[in-house]
Order: sequence, then structure tokens, then C-alpha cells
Amino acid sequence: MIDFVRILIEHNIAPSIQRIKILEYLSKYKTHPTADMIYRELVKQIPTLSKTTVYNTLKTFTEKGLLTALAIFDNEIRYDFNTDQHIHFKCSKCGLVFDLDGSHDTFNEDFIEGHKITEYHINLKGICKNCLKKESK
Amino acid sequence: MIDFVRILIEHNIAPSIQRIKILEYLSKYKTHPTADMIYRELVKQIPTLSKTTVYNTLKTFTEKGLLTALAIFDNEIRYDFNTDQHIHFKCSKCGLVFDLDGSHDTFNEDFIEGHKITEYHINLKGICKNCLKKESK
DNA sequence: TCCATATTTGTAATCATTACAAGAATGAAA
DNA sequence: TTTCATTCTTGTAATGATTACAAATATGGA
Ligand SMILES: [Mn+2]
Ligand SMILES: [Mn+2]
Ligand SMILES: [Zn+2]
Ligand SMILES: [Zn+2]
Repeated sequence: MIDFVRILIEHNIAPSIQRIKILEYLSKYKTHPTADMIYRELVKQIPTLSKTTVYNTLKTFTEKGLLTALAIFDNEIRYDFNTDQHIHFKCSKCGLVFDLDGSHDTFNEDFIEGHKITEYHINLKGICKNCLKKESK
Repeated sequence: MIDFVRILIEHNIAPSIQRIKILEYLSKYKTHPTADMIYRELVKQIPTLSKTTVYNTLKTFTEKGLLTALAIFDNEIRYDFNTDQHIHFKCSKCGLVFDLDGSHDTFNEDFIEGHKITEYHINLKGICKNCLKKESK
């Protein structure tokens, strides 16, 4: 059982019910959800939850390094509890986002051509295994 | 002088004034502009230009493989006349998008872990050379 | 308990993009 | 050259994600 309250305190974030639930959701469902997906699920548990709170919380978490914000196609931000370097693949059929942690060699450099690098993302797009299977039938 | 009419015809796109101008703009200004940036520039030349036409045209061009659509941070689509594989870097200070054509080894595989790959993007974020220079003053 | 501060909420605003329908241009057949 | 179907363009309205903002609520220490 992960101690979400401790994680929040360690990141200098006051552990409100909303924040605990949002962090719990992200750690449990590694589907790279959008703010709206998180809202729609959690409002069932917390009927008074506001979508603004979800947005604010996700912003805070990202700024404090607790999450990674992903901008992978289709103009929507997705959130990832896994802040380690890994590769993302989005299926253009079903819309699911998969992790590909292939041991691809990554940039380690802090500077490239004089620019300071703070984030590094590899995003792939295509048709996922499941959708390919359906297609072939 | 590039023959934009020929390029359009070769891609099975009827060469209207609007389409020619949009293609010309993208080939001339390699700044990875958004639809809105293109509109704001071209409406000076074509006062009747509609933003919808810009969006439609960019969609058509992308579908026909004439452009690459980039989703690099901040929820906006940018367009690139250069369809060759290269790396993008967005400065979080000034917002400019730079090309980094570093000979980074890329995926060549058509399939990864069973998923069919159709697009491959490497996006970096950080602070660009120019902004670093300004900061240090 | 009291109070300053942090957090949450709900609504309105914004920004990028898409949907849609009507008008204009095009170009081939008669 | 007229006709007419098709394609393009335009303008406005709608959508969807996100942010701004101000009021209401919760929190934790003095
Ligand atoms: Mn991930
Ligand atoms: Mn580029
Ligand atoms: Zn799929
Ligand atoms: Zn910069």
C-alpha cells in the first residue's frame, strides 16, 4: 500500500482529499489519462469535485516533479505517474497510449547545439497490436 | 525558384491561389508555424482569406504527405515543410521551435512489440541558446 | 476559538480547432 | 459559349480543452 500522503508531503504539497485521490488514481491506472478522464472517474467518489481542481492539481504535481505531462498528438495533455525516461506510442485507431520501454539509447546531454535541455520525449504513432488483430479478421 | 504549382499537382491537389500561397509560406519560413501564424501573415496578401481555408489546406497537405504535423507541447499543431526525420526542440522561454538534425540513431523498425509504427517524433524542451544568453546578462 | 492562508468550487472566458451551409470558382460536356 | 456538376473558399457557429477569476470552504497554528 503506497503512502500517498507521505509522497505529497515529501513534495511540499498539502495532502487534501482531492490531491490524495488524484495521485492514487494516477498511480493505479497507468493509462496516461487526461484531466477530463480523471475528473469523470473521481467525481463518482467525490461528487463535489470540480474540474478546475483536477487541472490545478495536475499542474501543481507536474511543477513539483511528481508527474510528467505528455503532449502526444491530438491536442490533449496526458499525465504519467512514471517520471522515468520511456517511450510513448499512441494508437490512431483506439486512442490508447502504451509505454514502450525499449532500451533505446537516449540523450544524456544537458546541452545540445548550445540549447539547454530540460525534457526529452520520444513519441510514436501507429496501430496497436490489438487493433491490428481486429483488422485482420 | 520552386514550382509550387507542380508540387501541388504531383500530390493530386488542385493549385488554388490560397494553396499555392500557403505552401510557398511554409517552404520559405521554416519556423514551424501554427495555422494561426500562417493566417495572420497571408491575410495581408489575400484579404479575403478565411482561417477555415488555412486549416483545411494544412489538413489536406498533411494527408497527402506534403507536410508533417507536429504536436510539440502546449496544445498547438505546428507544420513542417521538411518531412525528413529530424528532431525538434521548443524553447519554453521564447516559444520558438528549432530543428536539431543531430545524427541521432532512430527507429527503423516498422513494428515494435507488435505495434505498427507510422510516425516517429523526438521532441525536446528547454531553454534556447539565445534565451540563455539574455539570462546570463 | 480565531484568523490568516491555502484550497476548492463554479462560472465565465479564452484559445485552437472543427462543423456546416452558403457562395464563388473551375473546368469539362454539350 | 452556355450549362452544370464538382470542387474550393468563406463566414459563422459550435466544440473541446484549458485557464482566469472570485467567492466559498477548509485547514492548521497562535
Ligand atoms: Mn508512460
Ligand atoms: Mn522541423
Ligand atoms: Zn489500438
Ligand atoms: Zn528561447
